[in-house]
Amino acid sequence: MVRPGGRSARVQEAVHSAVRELQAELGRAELTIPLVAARAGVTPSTIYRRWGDLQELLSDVAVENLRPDTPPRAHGNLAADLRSWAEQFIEEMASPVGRAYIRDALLGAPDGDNAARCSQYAAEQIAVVLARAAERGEGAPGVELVLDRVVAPMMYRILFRPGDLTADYARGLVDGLLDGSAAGR
Amino acid sequence: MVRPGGRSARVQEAVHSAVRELQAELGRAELTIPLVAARAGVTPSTIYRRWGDLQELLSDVAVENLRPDTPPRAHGNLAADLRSWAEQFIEEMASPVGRAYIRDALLGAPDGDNAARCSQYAAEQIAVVLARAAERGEGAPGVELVLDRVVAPMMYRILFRPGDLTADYARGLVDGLLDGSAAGR
DNA sequence: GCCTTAAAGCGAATTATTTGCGTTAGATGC
DNA sequence: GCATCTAACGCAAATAATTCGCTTTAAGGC
Repeated sequence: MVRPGGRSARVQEAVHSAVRELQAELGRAELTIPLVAARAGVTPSTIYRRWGDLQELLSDVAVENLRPDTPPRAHGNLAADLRSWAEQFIEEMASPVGRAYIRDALLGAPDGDNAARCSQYAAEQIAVVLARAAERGEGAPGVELVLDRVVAPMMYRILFRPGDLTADYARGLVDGLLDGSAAGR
Repeated sequence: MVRPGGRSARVQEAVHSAVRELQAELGRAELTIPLVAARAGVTPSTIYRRWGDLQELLSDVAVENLRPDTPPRAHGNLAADLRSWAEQFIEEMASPVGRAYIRDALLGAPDGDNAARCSQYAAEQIAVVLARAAERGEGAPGVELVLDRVVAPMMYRILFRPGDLTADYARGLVDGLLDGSAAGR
């Protein structure tokens, strides 16, 4: 039986909050499960049983932090909408905080769906942008193509390349996609 | 003073081998530093001092495992070479073992260069393919463009999408790149 | 309101990690 | 070669984290 409400929910909320607070106060290096437990007013064994280890817990919190809180801004045409979204995305994700969240999110159980949720968030935002284009009658690529051509390169560089990423790069990816074939497959 | 040779090198070799052996015998879930130390004939504190924690050690081993052992096969033209390389890449990397290595490699210290080395390996292999094309006088895209259009999408899906990746997908990425503009920027 | 039971609390036992200090063996200069 | 220097290792004690059996609590179904 699943018990999503009541005490379980309160514990989860308390633990997540404790992680966020301590992360801000001490940085991740100092985080330990006993410490989080104490701050959350919970016994360590509760966290061990529910999350398994610190990685899993951090992964959960990171995914929550990565959830977009607003729909993408509308600018009247597909190119502007996509550019704007990609620029904001790269700015958030390539920042030290963003990189840390992404890493943490990936750190969760490989068979879990934390990483998939991250991709899902991006896909949903892109779908909104593309739906607006369709309403206006603009030819637009599919969500998958935007993921391949815009999101994937940004993520690849964030994860595998140390250097910094600029909004220019994000804009270039969008332009490269839209120039080629406005009405993608 | 750095001491790459002698005892240090032997210890590193012994520890790495121990990790590989135990990973194969017990799986990663059962791996602990004391266990690795015992197998390597080394005291745990040696590992703690040199690597810090299990993540860092696994990351080192993973990067080593990800190093390509042979240059990309040559087939006489750019399209065939790239396709062949991408197919082999996705086959190795999207497998359960490959996915695990990639995750482990990324898990190392964010300011370390383990992740960058992975990207470096791919870039070098691609550079070889592109150099062959140049020798033949074929127009060819730059390494960065191949990373963006071929490697990044594969990696993105490996990391963020649970489903399976096929050689067809890899081939499609290569074809999409070469169709657009044979003489890329 | 009374069961049932998933989830939390508690504490002891186990295991991992840190740390100070002595020792070993590559490296360097003569 | 030989003496010297010192980074890296070994050892062991102290500390901290993790596991586990058992008890208690409270959410959800009747």
